[in-house]
Amino acid sequence: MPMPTISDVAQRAGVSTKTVSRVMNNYEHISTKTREKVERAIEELNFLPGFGSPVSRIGESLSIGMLYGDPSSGYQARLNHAVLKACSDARRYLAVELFDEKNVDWRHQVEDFLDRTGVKNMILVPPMCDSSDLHELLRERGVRHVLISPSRPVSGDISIVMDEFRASREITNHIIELGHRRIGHISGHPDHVATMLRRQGFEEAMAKAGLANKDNMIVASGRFRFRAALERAEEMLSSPNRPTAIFAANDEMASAVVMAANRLGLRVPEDLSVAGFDDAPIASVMWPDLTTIAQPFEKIGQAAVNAFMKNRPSDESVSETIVLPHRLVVRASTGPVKK
Amino acid sequence: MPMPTISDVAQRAGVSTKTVSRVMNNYEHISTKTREKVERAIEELNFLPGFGSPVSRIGESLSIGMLYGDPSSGYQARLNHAVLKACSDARRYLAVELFDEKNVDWRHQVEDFLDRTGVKNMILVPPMCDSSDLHELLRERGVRHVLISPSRPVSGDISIVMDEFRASREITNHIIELGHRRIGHISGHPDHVATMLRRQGFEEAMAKAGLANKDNMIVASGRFRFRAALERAEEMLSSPNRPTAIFAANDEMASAVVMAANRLGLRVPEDLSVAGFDDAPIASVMWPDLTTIAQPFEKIGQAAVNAFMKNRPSDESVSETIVLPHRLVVRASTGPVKK
DNA sequence: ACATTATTGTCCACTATTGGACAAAGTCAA
DNA sequence: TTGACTTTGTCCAATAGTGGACAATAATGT
Repeated sequence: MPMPTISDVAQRAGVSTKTVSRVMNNYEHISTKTREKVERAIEELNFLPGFGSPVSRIGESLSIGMLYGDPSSGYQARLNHAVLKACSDARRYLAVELFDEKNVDWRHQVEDFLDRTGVKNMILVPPMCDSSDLHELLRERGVRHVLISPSRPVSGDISIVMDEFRASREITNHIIELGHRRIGHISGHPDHVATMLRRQGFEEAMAKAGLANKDNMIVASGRFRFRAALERAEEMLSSPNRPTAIFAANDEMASAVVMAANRLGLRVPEDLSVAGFDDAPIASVMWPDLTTIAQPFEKIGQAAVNAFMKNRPSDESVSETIVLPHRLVVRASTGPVKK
Repeated sequence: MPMPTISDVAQRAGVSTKTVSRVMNNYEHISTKTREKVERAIEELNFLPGFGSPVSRIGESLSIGMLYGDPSSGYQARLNHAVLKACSDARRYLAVELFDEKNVDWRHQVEDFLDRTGVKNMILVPPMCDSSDLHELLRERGVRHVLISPSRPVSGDISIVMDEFRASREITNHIIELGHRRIGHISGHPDHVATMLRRQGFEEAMAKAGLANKDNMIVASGRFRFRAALERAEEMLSSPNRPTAIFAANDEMASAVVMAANRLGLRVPEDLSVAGFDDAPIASVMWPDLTTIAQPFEKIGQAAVNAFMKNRPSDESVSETIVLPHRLVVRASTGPVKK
């Protein structure tokens, strides 16, 4: 069943195409009865004006699709925002769809989305961007795609990433430079690549500073969650040999660390320095506001949209990876170690 | 200067229209030189395919515009997300633009946006949605618009709101039902209408319960900010006759209240119940997670997009206001008062 | 120079829509 | 019944593209 045209709608509603056009363009002199008939027909046929027209097909190449799993996640919301803004600036349209990656029938979901929207460009976000089945499906259907923060680059595709390892090393160095020696790290969920990279960055910075020993370097897993991080932080801070600084692998956990400190009567940053990762809204809102790593969301969005602007010269089996610069944001939650 | 067509691009690039078409549709056999020439011409002319075509003009009525001021605000990010989702579901396109409402030349900014995007439908969000100058400009240009949470309804326009007053009364009642008698309220920024409505809801609930006296009802202004709320909460909780529950006018301030409690060695909810407003991400992430009011963002987005679907019968001087149901979310931060 | 192959151009049919001109009904009051 | 107005239909030009067929031109290898 191909996309219906205005004539199909007219036929179904028992009116002329002109009348349908008038309804759609909000003419003044139309009886309520006719308008309702036409609107019902549009509804029933699921009519989208101009879908089959060659001119309107341009819209397809101007549209960019994005599938995401968890809409309430702060990460996704901010990414959405950035991509939307970038699309808007580049005069492209964004079509998004909620997507249940655990559903066995995901293939059907994607094909449905592609048919409905006709998009020929897709932005893939974690964790779906790692599915090689999805890549294959898109390639089969001739849909170009870029990957945002994939676990590993995919040949022939453009990946957009930030340097998690380096960012993590940088923020750890910042803490070390403040004079801290015993430093805790609360790491993320073991399933995420970022967890590993952030921990490795921390460990390398510590090693370079000669602090990579049991006494100075304390690592615990907070699985990226507030509650778990709160418990880990309380454990760390209750030990007789407590760290003077804690670097959490995201801001949610960092704010949990601040709360743990408050409960134990420790002042931030006087008694404990705290650093996070992500520059989530909470980071700049709480007090003391968090020292953190700002992910370059805006640039990520721009780069993704940009990738579709230039028509790829030829898709070799090379994989282009665009690394975007993060930013170390030093705020009030980190300070010099108390003598 | 009208929108350039593919012929203009062809002329400028010194190639045939067919070639331009081929470049745009990513044909295989095109020399890099030609592609570059064409792409430069597209760039220079700021060419948007099909902009002047009647068929493509449909796109205008399918596009919805939204201007916003503060993209980093959690409120805007979530609204964005909801509207984008609703557009996507209704197969409409969303065009957004950052907008500096303090700029004297805002009129120019808006007209530019309208010309560029050709949108004929706009969603207006706070605080711009209250500008009658903006309403007039849009009406002049025949752009339909809906208002989200305006301070006051505007004749002839559709407003989408939630019942702040009732929501506030409800959450206050929830606290009272838990047995609390001395209850604090940390209110928002005096410039926002929501601040007043939320405080009034609180006061009415207290009055109905016979608690509207100096001893039981403590109100302070936190201006919707974490830091200010932290100070107000510490003051309230340090008083000899401290409240057993505090209702803050947003979640940011509520989390500050929790922090203040932690600092003073009070346990939440055992020693102090805390309630917020908005169901911001922080609310469900922190621990204990916050009892709060969930704004119906999804429904707001749907209602806004929906308003453009049905062609208004006739724009009288009536103002339609759609009130969407909020939800009281009871979580761990409120509990029965300690005997 | 010649044959190939890769680009680019010309010409034309086709698409789904709008908008205008104008006619045909339908409605309604006097 | 008659007019006046409202609503709907018919017909046709115009729009800004696409896609195909095929010719013309350019680049490349032998």
